[in-house]
Amino acid sequence: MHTDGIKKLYYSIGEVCEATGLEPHVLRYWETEFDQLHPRKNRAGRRVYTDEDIAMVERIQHLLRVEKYTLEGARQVLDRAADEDEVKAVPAERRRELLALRGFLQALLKKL
Amino acid sequence: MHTDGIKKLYYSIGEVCEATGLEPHVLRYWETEFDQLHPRKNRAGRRVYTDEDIAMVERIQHLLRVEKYTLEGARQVLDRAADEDEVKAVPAERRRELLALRGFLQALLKKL
DNA sequence: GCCGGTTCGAATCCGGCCGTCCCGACATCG
DNA sequence: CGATGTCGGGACGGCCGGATTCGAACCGGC
Repeated sequence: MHTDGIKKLYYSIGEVCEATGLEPHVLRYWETEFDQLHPRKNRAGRRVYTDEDIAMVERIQHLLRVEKYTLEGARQVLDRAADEDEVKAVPAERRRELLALRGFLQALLKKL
Repeated sequence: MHTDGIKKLYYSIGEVCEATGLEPHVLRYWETEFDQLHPRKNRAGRRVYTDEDIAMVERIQHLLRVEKYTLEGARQVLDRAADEDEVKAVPAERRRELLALRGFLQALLKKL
């Protein structure tokens, strides 16, 4: 059952572009602008994107195209988000509770 | 006791600039970009800013210079904020409770 | 091993966002 | 009356955020 139809581990820049609707030069450009975006390269020097890399691309895309931050604004947001990842020090068990509670609170906040 | 040292009702563009550190031409420019910023004009056509107008200027200033949204991004945020002002339909009494609760929740959220 | 398609980095180009500058005119104050 | 502050409009400009172009290297399929 080692079929590779289950889930790919790595993606080429072309695949990421197809998935996100972005152009290769934009991905390369964003790499120069965001420390957070650092796909590995294979022996040939080609970018090799993990799912995590793609998530970051989409995150940046959202900040720039939907929220409409400037590049620097988006960087700021991502940096602050990185800080909050200190929360990762919290045990996974407790973590899930907190995430659920957080979702509830956010919904609640909107109503206030 | 009708001394006017208590609190001014209106401010000139120059005073607003002094208070905010912005230049007059920026304030005029922002007026063309934000529907939300509309100081009245006196008979002579001069802008006359209320405290509320100044608060809006500072709000915009914060979104652009600190949060670093694009003009369009800032507009978006302000528009969404306007929607939430429907909350004003809530009785003042209950309103204060909610604001207090909200402050608490926001602090709490940061910890999650 | 050759070919078409993909990717590479670097350099260059460019539209438009976000002001900035300049101007003559008018208001207000002392 | 001059000094100072403000007016709006139009021309100007820096630079942000890509877009284009380039020659070269690589890759899978045949």
